[in-house]
Amino acid sequence: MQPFTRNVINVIKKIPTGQVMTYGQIAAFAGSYRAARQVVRVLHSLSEKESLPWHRVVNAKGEIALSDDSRLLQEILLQGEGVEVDRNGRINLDLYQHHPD
DNA sequence: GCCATGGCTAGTA
DNA sequence: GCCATGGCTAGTA
Repeated sequence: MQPFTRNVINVIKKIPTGQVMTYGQIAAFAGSYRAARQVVRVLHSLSEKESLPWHRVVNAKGEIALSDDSRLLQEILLQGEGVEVDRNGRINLDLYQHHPD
């Protein structure tokens, strides 16, 4: 496993319950601020294996980026942690975005 | 090495 | 347009 991938995993794992982070934000904390799409890849390939809180990752606008069933599941999981999701699948980042040190 | 992948995103029009 | 990975393929040795 490559260092960047490892970093991405670590950052995602540290997102607290009830908060979210952005793809690009995670990439930045992992050491490569433009590598948002790599974060997508990690989420795809390692969410299950690494038990990642994948549902706490949203796009830069605070929207759920998934579709259909997955989207609904993500919404339910977030709401279950007390995160408000409006009917457009949007989260208020001012309230719920996690900012690591 | 090359190339597809992928749930993106800053910044222009 | 950006870019790190994994998988696959030429093309050396």
